[in-house]
Amino acid sequence: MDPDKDFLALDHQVCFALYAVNRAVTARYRPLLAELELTYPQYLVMLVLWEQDQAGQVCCVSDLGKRLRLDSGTLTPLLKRMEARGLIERQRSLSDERVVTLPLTAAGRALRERAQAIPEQLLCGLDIAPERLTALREELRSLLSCLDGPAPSG
Amino acid sequence: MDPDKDFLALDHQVCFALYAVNRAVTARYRPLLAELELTYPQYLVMLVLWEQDQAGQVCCVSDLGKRLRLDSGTLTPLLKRMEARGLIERQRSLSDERVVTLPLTAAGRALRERAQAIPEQLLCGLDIAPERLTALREELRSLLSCLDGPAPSG
DNA sequence: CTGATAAATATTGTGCACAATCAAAACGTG
DNA sequence: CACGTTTTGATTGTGCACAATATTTATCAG
Repeated sequence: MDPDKDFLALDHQVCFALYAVNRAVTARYRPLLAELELTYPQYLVMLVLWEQDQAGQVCCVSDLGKRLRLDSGTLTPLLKRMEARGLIERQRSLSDERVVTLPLTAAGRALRERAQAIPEQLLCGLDIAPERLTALREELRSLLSCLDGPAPSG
Repeated sequence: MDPDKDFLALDHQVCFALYAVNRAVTARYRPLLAELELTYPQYLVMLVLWEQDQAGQVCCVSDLGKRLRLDSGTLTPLLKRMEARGLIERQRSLSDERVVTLPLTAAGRALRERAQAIPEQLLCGLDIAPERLTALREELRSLLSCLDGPAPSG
């Protein structure tokens, strides 16, 4: 078979490229985040909570889940670990006791200062034009909206 | 602060777009692969083994690890599950007893037929021009080679 | 007010990822 | 040959992801 037409060839799979790059990027983050004692998913959670905090808002678990596209099975234990480290609290809402709000502690808010340097630290080791990354990001966001569409029925 | 310059904003992070798209893509694969009783990483392993098999070669664990960029801590239990399902065997090499070779069983080889349809099934639900995916794949591959470079020393 | 339904989170179980460590086998050098 | 190093894979432990299910609370129809 013409190898250029072998749709099962690993090197022809966008999905594998995505999978490999995703892991390579998080591997780049890992040592930087280790200094903050954060894992990569925990860092993403902090990004959301910092954003909401600066807007004067408090996030709850379902807000976080929608934003990061993660469910409670992933978030509940992750948030408990972050609570144990003193970065956040987990408080049942008084107005709706189903809801768990996630206010930042002082330590959690303070950690943002130390995180400020991370995006630049990550980039400066890479020798990639920032415009390429912006273009990639927009392409990925566009793709994500396609992927959100309905799955094929069959 | 100008929100366009907030480097900690989640929506400005390429890494999050990558993370979200990667999970969305594997979620699209999941129901298709479920029919073959494969997980997504197991499917990637089969892609490599099918390729090698068609080239008349037998893969070992370290070959697989280099190709997929996964270590034995990930591969060993995954391969044991695939062996238990009768898709592959795990045989100590006679010439070098450190090496575990991974020949396909007849069932493993036969599964390729049923997998042939998967790439097309995935695409046909998506309404994305194939050229965009090719371009994205090449951009990701280029990025991967940058990421393989040396990490910043500090 | 009551029963049905929906929403928000928690729990359990499986399967990756990856760091760290280990053990066995092979290899290289003196 | 002996000793130190490298290669290969297995093991252990932690932390995501996600399916399936359960639990609690809220909401809504009648």
